[in-house]
Amino acid sequence: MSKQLTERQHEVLAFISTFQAEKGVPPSTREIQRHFKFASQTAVMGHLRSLANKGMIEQLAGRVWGLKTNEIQTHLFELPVYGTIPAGLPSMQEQEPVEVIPFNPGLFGINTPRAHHLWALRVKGDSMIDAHILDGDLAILVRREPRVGDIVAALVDGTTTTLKQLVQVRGKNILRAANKKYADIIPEESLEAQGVLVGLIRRQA
Amino acid sequence: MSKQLTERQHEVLAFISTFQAEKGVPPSTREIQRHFKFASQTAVMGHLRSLANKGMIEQLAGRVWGLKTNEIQTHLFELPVYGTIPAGLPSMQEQEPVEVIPFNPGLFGINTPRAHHLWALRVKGDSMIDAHILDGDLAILVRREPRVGDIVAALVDGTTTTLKQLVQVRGKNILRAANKKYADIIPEESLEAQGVLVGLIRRQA
DNA sequence: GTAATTAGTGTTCAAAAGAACACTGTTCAT
DNA sequence: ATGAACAGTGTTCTTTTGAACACTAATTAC
Repeated sequence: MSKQLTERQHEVLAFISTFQAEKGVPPSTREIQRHFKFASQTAVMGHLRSLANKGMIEQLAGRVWGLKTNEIQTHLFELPVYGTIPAGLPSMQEQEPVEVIPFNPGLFGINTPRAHHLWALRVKGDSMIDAHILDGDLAILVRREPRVGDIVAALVDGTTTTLKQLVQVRGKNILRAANKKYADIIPEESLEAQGVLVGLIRRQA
Repeated sequence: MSKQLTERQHEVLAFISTFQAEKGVPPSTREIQRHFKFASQTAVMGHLRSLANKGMIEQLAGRVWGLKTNEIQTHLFELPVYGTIPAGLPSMQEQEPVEVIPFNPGLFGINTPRAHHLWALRVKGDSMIDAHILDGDLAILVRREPRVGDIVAALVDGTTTTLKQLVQVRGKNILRAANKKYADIIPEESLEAQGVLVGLIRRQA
């Protein structure tokens, strides 16, 4: 859809983009004019019309012409981070995130983030160390049906949540740690997967 | 520094914030006036002054009053990602990043990102597997003087760069892999550290 | 050859926007 | 009781801003 821009149009767009990123507001036509040392403001109007036709800019709130902020922010997403997952909250609606961090879901191959779809868990303990997941790592999870072999955050028998690998033994779903020191967790009643691991963020000490 | 806001001021700020997030531009004083059904635009001016005094908003580009976009974006940063680091480029100025990803440096405790300060490296091979760094991981690096024990991306004798731990043996800096299969790398001539590992981003397959 | 696109100059206009001034009334701590 | 902060009304002013109109000129496609 976005047709080819001319050299001059690129320059104008770059100026608008930079200005907007720095100041938070798009430049006025006359500010663009001054920057390019145009003798006439109409020159700017022409470029704006071209850029708008090519879908690069649009008119914001019936005023200035600028890039839609979303384009600048490149799909930022508010990622809720939970400490330990509480028991008995299937929808997790009530639960307060420990922190909320802005991050780019595209990093983990997620392009259409929906609310309550993505969340994160601060890993505690060394039970997944053989899967190279360490204490303090931030596990990025997505709410979807887990497949066997996935690493999941799951609620077992209504108690607290753990991050383990979902494996199947004799047709029964169980949770297995990636550390020989820990025994398999065999749910007695229920096993509710709350998220499937899609990524990991570690801060090196 | 940010003093307490009154109920009314919260409402005004919330409107500005929402408007700005949606439209990409802060509302004009008269748009705020209309929303709150003020009979006078001056009422808005008063609130704007209070909010500005309390540091919640500021004047953008000498025009409208609004939240600084950075506050909304919470410090996004363009992180250059390199595939393999080339030889002989101390400043890396010439090198083209393989990709550039937007990300939040605060995640790794970096609050004042400077250009060419932060960069990333796509990890190849299993030489750091005992440090739980896997093939395909994105290593986040910062340009600073390394300390002994740091994991660094370093250029040895002008050849290609590797990610290894910097250790000292008999007063000499050498590079050690975190995998018994790999021998220590003892630089014959030069050892130039290009970055120190501060974080890691992994995409779970 | 002609029409469309690009890239401008020069001028004018009406609306929108920020800002200021004078003034009213309430609440609240000192 | 008094001043400070808060929350408004009503009016006016000047500048900024987007937009329009007429016109020039080069390039490119058909």
